[in-house]
Amino acid sequence: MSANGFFDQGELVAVLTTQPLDRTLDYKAPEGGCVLGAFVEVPLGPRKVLGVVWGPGQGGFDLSKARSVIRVLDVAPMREEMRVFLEKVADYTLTPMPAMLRLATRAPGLGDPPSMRKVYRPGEGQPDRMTDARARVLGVLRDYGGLAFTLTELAEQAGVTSSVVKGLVQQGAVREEDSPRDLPYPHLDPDLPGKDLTADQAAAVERLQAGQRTGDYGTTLLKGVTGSGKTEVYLEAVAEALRMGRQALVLLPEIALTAEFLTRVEARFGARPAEWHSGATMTERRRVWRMVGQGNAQLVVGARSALFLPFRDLGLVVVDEEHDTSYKQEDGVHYSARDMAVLRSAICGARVILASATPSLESWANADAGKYERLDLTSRFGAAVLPEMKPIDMRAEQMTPGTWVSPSLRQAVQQRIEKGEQSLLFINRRGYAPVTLCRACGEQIACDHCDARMVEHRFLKRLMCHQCGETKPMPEACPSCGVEGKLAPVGPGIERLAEEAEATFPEANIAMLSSDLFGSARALKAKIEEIAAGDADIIIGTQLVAKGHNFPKLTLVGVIDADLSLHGADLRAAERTFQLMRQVAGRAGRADKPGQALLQTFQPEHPVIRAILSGDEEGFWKAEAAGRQAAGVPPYGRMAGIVLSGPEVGPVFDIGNAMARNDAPLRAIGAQVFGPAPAPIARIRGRHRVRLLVKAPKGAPIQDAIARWIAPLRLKGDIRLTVDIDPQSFY
DNA sequence: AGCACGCCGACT
DNA sequence: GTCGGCGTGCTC
Repeated sequence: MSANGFFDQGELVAVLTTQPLDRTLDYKAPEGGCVLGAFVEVPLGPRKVLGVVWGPGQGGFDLSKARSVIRVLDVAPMREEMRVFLEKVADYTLTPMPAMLRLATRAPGLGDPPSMRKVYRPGEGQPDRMTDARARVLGVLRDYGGLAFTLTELAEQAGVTSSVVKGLVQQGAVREEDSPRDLPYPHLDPDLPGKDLTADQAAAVERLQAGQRTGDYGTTLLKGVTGSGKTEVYLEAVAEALRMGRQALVLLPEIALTAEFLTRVEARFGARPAEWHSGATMTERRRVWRMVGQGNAQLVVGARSALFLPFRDLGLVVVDEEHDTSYKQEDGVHYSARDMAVLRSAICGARVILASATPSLESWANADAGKYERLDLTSRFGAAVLPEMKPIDMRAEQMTPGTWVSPSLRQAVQQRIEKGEQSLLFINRRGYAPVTLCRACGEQIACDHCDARMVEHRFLKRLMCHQCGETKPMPEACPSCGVEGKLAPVGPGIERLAEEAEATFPEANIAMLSSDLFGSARALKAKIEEIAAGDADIIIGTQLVAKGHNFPKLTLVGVIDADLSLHGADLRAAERTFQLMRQVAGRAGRADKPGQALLQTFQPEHPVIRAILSGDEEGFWKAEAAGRQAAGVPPYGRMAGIVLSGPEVGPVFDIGNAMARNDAPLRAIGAQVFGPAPAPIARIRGRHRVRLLVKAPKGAPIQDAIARWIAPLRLKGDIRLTVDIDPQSFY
């Protein structure tokens, strides 16, 4: 390899492929040579596979077996910082490198030549005969000053059929050209006027922009109550990154959020940014991937996997709603997008902004320890203030069996209806009823493939397993004892709450918002906009409504069961309840009317409920932090989950037990192993799951120890093992 | 991941 | 004898 990373033809290069091999393979550089990081196609056995030139050949094998790289692909080579990033993520998450490469090449048609399409511009010639239709086509081309149109666009604009355009092409009056299909994204202008900022916001913007101008890595926790204008603030940091000619990435937790968000970006920068999420079309994914690599996409708005796009010069990563649990990938490669955003930025000298109204304890602790800068936005826009929060002590309420709205809450909703204001009833459970019980034999209908109860969805007229998504029709008779007409719904879901609200407030207009009721993000967005316009008196919503949608007429939030997530031994239960309740309550009173949040609870004296009600966030965090420090759990200790799964319970448990006995590599670093125990979901899609938990002191090399621990294992049959470093849920 | 090789039981 | 089950090992 020469000093600038070039390999001459025939020189041996180490190639990392997307095939699950535990090492690179050596190939001869192709005709014309190749550079370090080049995307290549190589022969592997009888197949051709995608790979990246990872370094000089390793040698140490029969050189006569070395084959040649087939060709170098026509995409920007992988940059050094990206190779380092992938290797570090692999080390951190104990993921094999080929899986990392697959994450980084999740775009179709990487090997294809840049695809072309026909576009049409004004030509030199004159048509033999001018007709009305022909004049309209030429008029459109003239009006847009030589801009290229596709055939359908041009015909539609001119109100003619495509044959008119074709006729003009024949005569040379319109020119037909080939143009690359993957076009650069429209230029974003950071110098368009932004919104007016409050003093609070302006100060935060100044800090963030100053950080941006250093050109070095740094992480800022941007904490702002709902409605404090976090988005406006970090968009100004994006503007500064763009001014410096660097790229920016904004990570969002929910697809549903992007539509609203893109509109705000367009308003600020004059054009829409590149979008990256699972719902994007193949064409769009390829365009984003290629343009990001060429530097022809200045800003990407996307889901967590956008972190693995091949940015040419990434200068800023914003992780919005950084506490959101969906940033932790729990299948495939187990990584936390929030933590990996910090890692990637440290490698490439970018800034990170972690934005949230209710930061995670991890980020709070990092700020507290001085690793992150912290900026607080305290004031809300206009006259709006945080809602008044009050508990409804359910022990003192006269409840009718089978209903969930207490008399106190009912009265508060009634008052809002009379004033023409909106109320939100929040329940964090989808479907009609979480449990279907047989009153004859006591059987609870469970999923055939998972260790989970089936949830009745009356809207779909079916029972659904929220674990695997399997549905079956609602049976007439109990599947266990065969008695008919004794199956009864137990407990509330959003559909049942809506039913109760319709009966209680017959004159009210009621809207239901639940992720499973809408086929597409677009339908959901339309519904949200309709509601925000004030079309509903009562909104019944799940988790979905907690995530940043604006409802200006909303003045009351009623939380049906504030205790729901306090139960269980989950380490983060308190933190989640605290965040969720504060987020939901923040929906009320955003406009000029003060809001109120009422929390139905059976334990108003519980420390978490008290902290929510008092609004003493710092107090809550300090208490949580002290508790976790004492227990030696994250972020003051390290944890990892190992899940073994297989078709039979016995053999899976046997391996788990053997692992627990042979724990020398773990003991060597002062780590303990707990289990094996049935995993939180003990059976998914017919596979039995067993989990071991590893707990290590902060700073211990837990990945290394686990790697040595599992290395000697030989898994037989259909048994699989997955490692999850820093698991999100472990009870 | 694929694919070949090879070592056992069940059949023509 | 030979067909095919899938456990094991290899791919530069």
